[in-house]
Amino acid sequence: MNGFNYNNLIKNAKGPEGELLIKIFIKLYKHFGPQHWWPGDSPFEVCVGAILTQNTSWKNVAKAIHNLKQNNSLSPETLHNMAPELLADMIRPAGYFNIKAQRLKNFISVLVEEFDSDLDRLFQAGLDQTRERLLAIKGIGPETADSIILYAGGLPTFVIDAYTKRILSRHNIIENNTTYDELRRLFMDSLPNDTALFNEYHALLVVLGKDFCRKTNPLCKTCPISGM
DNA sequence: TGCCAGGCCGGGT
DNA sequence: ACCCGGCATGGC
Repeated sequence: MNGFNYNNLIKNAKGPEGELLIKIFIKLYKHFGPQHWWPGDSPFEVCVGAILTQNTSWKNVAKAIHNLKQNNSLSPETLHNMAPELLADMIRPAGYFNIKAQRLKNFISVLVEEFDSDLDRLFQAGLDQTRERLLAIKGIGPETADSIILYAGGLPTFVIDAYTKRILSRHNIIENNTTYDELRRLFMDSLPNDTALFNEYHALLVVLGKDFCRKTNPLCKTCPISGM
């Protein structure tokens, strides 16, 4: 029972932008189907993946996570106590491995020392406070923070990524220079406040982007939402 | 082969 | 407040 009630979605959208964004969502959902995001077996794995996938294809991240699992290292305590050089070596396939090893350690230090290694305690403070805490960690920017909050914490924030901006900008729905926070507010202020919707919508935008809206990709005009 | 991938930081203007 | 170079592997 994880489908969406399209009529309710449209009814609860706010303003003409909300209606357009919902119509786009429905189109994408009908075209691509449910995406079952985030790929990952546990909330902690989602957090690790969110950091590793910064400017990096998921395929490379999957190799890195596979290495961590194979070495029985995918837990806060284990990674917290691991030498950074060893961690960097295990996540090598994900690229930027030195800086990402440090970023993982920055996040995990906060998790272990402030929240007793318990993600539930991190998310307990609610959306805004959790977001501020995550953004204060060096190496966690807005997209990574929102990914962690939405896909590991199940709290209703909207994730903006390069595909989201490129898709909406190429279809003349937003200006080219729209900022992360402006775009996030556009979605969150005009759509029903629904974790399942935000979860599926971002995943669908990424899938659409991969197929039709890469940096240099003329197929954009033939994508499922062209002409909306 | 070169360009790109589910960003972010730090220094310069 | 922007803008840019650096970070790095693997796929198409």
